[in-house]
This record gives sequence, structure tokens and C-alpha cells, in this order.
Amino acid sequence: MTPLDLVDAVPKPREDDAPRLGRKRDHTRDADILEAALEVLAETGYDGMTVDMVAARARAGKATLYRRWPSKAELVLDAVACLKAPDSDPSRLPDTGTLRGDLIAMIRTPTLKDAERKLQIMAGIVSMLSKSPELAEAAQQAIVEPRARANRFVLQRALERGEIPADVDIDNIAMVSTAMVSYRVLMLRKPTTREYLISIIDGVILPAVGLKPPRL
Amino acid sequence: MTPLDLVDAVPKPREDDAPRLGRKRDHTRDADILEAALEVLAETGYDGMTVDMVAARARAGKATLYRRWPSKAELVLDAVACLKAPDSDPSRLPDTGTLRGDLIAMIRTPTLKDAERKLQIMAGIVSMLSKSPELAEAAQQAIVEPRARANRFVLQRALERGEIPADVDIDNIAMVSTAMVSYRVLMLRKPTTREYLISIIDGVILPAVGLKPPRL
DNA sequence: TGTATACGGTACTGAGCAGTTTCGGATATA
DNA sequence: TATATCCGAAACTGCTCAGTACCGTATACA
Repeated sequence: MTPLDLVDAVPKPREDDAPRLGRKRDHTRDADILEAALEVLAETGYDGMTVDMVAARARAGKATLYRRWPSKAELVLDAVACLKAPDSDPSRLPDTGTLRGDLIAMIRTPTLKDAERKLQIMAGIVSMLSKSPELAEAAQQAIVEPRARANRFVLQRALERGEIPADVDIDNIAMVSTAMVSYRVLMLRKPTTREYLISIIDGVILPAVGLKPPRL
Repeated sequence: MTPLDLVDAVPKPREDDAPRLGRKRDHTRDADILEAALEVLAETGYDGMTVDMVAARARAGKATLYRRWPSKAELVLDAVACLKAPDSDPSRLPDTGTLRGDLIAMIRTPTLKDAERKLQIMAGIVSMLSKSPELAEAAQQAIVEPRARANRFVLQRALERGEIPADVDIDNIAMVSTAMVSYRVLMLRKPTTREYLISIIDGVILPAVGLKPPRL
């Protein structure tokens, strides 16, 4: 540690909430930087992403990033963790009265775009997950779990109103569409379309719970 | 290009199959090197993998690798492409007389281990697939397609003997187990177990084709 | 037996990148 | 107004790694 290390450092230890001299940190930039990180992550993956790319995308200086996050890994962790589950509130899920209606109503174009973007981000960090349990946990909470939860909710509701029998395997069936879309995007490199999701609903999910899809 | 560049190079252009002077290349080492590459790939991912690691694992010199493959990318491509589909021959698939029997019989411990390894490899190259269509194609042929084909085969046979109705969505249902196992390994970071696969067969696949799993 | 090439091993080179420092300017407290 | 910290920008440092060169040795053909 040389005296030069103190240029941008705190002169002496102090409490986090104590008033500090000088210009205040502009925390409105945090969102821009995290958003830029997610974009680069989706486009190039974790290893292809450089901190310079993120800084340039956010029109920020690299030092600004390092004042807020101690490393690239922490920045990415924070970016993934801040990917909020948009419709995690069950009351905002569709309630059409039938399971098929609910499942179809959950396929909206923005939802589709959002899912594809999250899967691109996932593709960019998959190889990191085994090295970083924190990142795996963050991705789990932000990307993986919300979709399964929404599916479980509409299945549970269909069960409670007697539309489907009580012995269906809700936990597994709730993951079918998510798993198949992930597989299609990550492995088969094909786009997610509304038609594909409908074919999963009518060809797999509804038959699996004992319902017939409507006449062709 | 300096004269020094010619040390290990061919003095003049010649046909590939023309007889060459000097010690012959030991092509029995190819398999060792490719196997080492797959091991490192599964353990560390494409970007974490270094050519030195592969050479050391195969007890080979780095120059030996570069005599055979022009770059790291080509080595990995070849390694993935040489992952042969072991049971791509339909006649070696089980034929128990029932769909459930066939599906259960296809879960053997070596198959499970093999699948998990291939998925680890897949995790290591997922972020490369969008940059390298050749690698995506190789992974498709070596890892993705064989499993779906085996499932399609036993489903088609069940259909032909009248065990399941003719209107089932074979193409989608054939991918259910593969997609869900991939999802479980890559995203949920949970191991693949025999019990999990049986729960998918009994909880999703058989109900989806209109069959009842046996009494609990 | 001489020459050309392969082998494993090691050292080197050049590029790319994480993280640090510096700079001129802006903004906050005292 | 003096000082401390922020900002974007750019230069710098140190390390890692793909790819190359070279060594001593082994093997194949002429």
C-alpha cells in the first residue's frame, strides 16, 4: 500500500451513514450501468464481456464502475440479482376460468421477449454457475424460479376448482414449458414463438393433466 | 515469415496422401488428446480451458496439439464432434412391449452418467454457440439430437402397436425428458437421478400420451 | 547412415484484459 | 473559498494465455 493508493480512498474509517465531504455519488447511474452490464452479458457472455464494454455502453468511466463494485464478478452478480421478477405477484396473473385460457394468456409478446433475453443472459453465465454459488443463487431467484411459480399458481387454481384431478404432478408439469423453451433457445438455437408455446400447451401440458385441447 | 518458421513445417506443398519422410504422426494420440479436451471442457468451460491444461492432461506437448489442430477453437470443435452417439442404433434400444417399460429401461446408470457429462460439456460451450455455428451444429449432432431420436423411436413404436392414440404430439413429447433434465442440471444445478427421471415418466410423459402409471 | 519429421517439454512473444492511477472538471460540505 | 469527493476519459500495470520457436530425443524412409 503506497500513499498513491489513497487518491480516491476514504482518508479514515467512518460510519457508512455519516455525512461525507465532497460531491455525492450519483446513484441514478447504478441502473444504467447494471442495464448495460446485462446487455453486454446477453450479447457476449461472461467471459466475452469486458468492463470497458460495460462502461462505454453506460457512457461511464471505468473508475466509476470500480468505485461501486469491487470486481467484474460482483458487478455481474449484482446485475443478475437486480433482474426483478416482473410478474411475481400472483394477483396480476390472468384468471380466465380455464387452465388453457390462463396458460395462453400468459404468452404475451413482451413476456416472450423478456424470457428470451433472460435466457440469453443465462446462456452467458451458465458456465460460471458451478464456480460461483452466489451467482447460481441469484440466477435461480431472478430468472428460473419466477416462471415456475407462475405456472404452479395457475395449475394449483385449476386443481382447486376441480378442472384437473388431484393426483397430477404439479411440480413437474409446471416446469415443462420453461424447460422446453430453455432447451429450444439454448441448445437448439431456435427462437421462441407463440406457436411453439401453444404447441407445448396443447401437445404436452393439457394432455398431461387429462384435459383435451380444443378441436383442430 | 522468417526461415525459422520452417522448423516443423512442410518444406514444399505436397499432396495429403503422398508418402512423407521422417517419423510418422502417431494418430493413436488423437483420441487421448480429444478425451483430455472434453474432460477439461466439462470441468472448466471453454474460456476457462487452456491449451496447456489439455496438453498436460493428455501428457502431450503443446506443439503436438498445434501440429494437429490449427487453433483451440478447432480442437474443441473436433472434440465435440467426435463425441459419438453411443446408442444411435435403434435396434439396440430396449423393446419391453410397453412404453413405460421401454422408457424405464433406457435409464441405465452409465447412460445417466454419460448424459450428465455431456450436459457439463454443453454448459461449457453454450455461450460459444451463438458465435460459432459450426460448434452449434456439432453439439446438436453429438449431444442434442441422439436422445430425442431414441425417445421418438420408442414413442413411434408404441403408437404403431396401438398402445397410445395416433394424435399424440410425438415430437414435443420426445423432448420432454431431455429438456427437463437439461434444465435441472444446467439451471437448477441439481443432479440427475433415476428417481427424478421416473417421476417425469410417470408424472408427465405417460399422462401426456393418455397412459396411467402403475398404482402407487 | 543421413535426413526429415514426430515426440514431450520448456521458453518466448504478443495481444487482451482486470484493475489502478491520473487528469480536468463538476458538485458537495465547512 | 478551500477541501473532499464525485464524474468521464484515458493511460498505465501486471498477469494470463494462444500461438510459436527451440531443444534433445525417437522413428521412419532412402
